[in-house]
Amino acid sequence: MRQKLLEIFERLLRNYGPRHWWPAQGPFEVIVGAILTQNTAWTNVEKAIGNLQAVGALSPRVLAGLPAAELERLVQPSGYFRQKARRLQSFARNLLERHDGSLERLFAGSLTEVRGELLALHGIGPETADSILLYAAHFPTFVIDAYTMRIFSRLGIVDDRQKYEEVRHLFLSHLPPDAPLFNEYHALIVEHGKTCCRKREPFCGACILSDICLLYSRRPQ
DNA sequence: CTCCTGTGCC
DNA sequence: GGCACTGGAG
Repeated sequence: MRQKLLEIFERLLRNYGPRHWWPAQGPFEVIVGAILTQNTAWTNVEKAIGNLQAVGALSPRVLAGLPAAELERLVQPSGYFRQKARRLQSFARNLLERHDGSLERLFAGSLTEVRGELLALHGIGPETADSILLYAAHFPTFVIDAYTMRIFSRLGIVDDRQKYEEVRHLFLSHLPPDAPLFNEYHALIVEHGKTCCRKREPFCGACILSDICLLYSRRPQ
């Protein structure tokens, strides 16, 4: 399984090249983006982050102090704006109360400890937590998202009925705990899911993984 | 399972 | 007009 997962990674990397993730100025902006991009296209998130940037709200203290209605207006382009405004302030206020606003302090514990603390926060589920752990704190954790489930269930490597933690464990148990590897792997999965392994009408004919794909072998050509 | 919500592409 | 978008809570 290790060789298979590494082979897929190598093929994706050769085909798409390094993705240079996460597109952000710093760790706090990564976290804001991770919350805003929940079930939302990144192009919409960029607008919301631009709005926050423009009023200097990309810091825990400023974000926590904004009136709710003001923050809702700023993040509106990313959708679910009431939920997301609440989730952002919830995160910022927790960070201020428990770690004096310092991400370095939040990230000071072990992967397991910090992950547990993130998951306890309102609005941070396993995918958002792993995105923060990997792309803001550089912990070697694997992000499982809708693209990962789709691509690897089509490949026949995971079952789409499997739970998040189970699929995450598959990657973590078969790959070395290498944060740069996990960073690039997930970014490549997203690129492949967006451009080739689409939900409807995937481009199997042009796919670099079709020769090892269960979906392709079952498709009527 | 349903709700949450704006944006953009086929 | 329908659908997908780097999900999570109730």
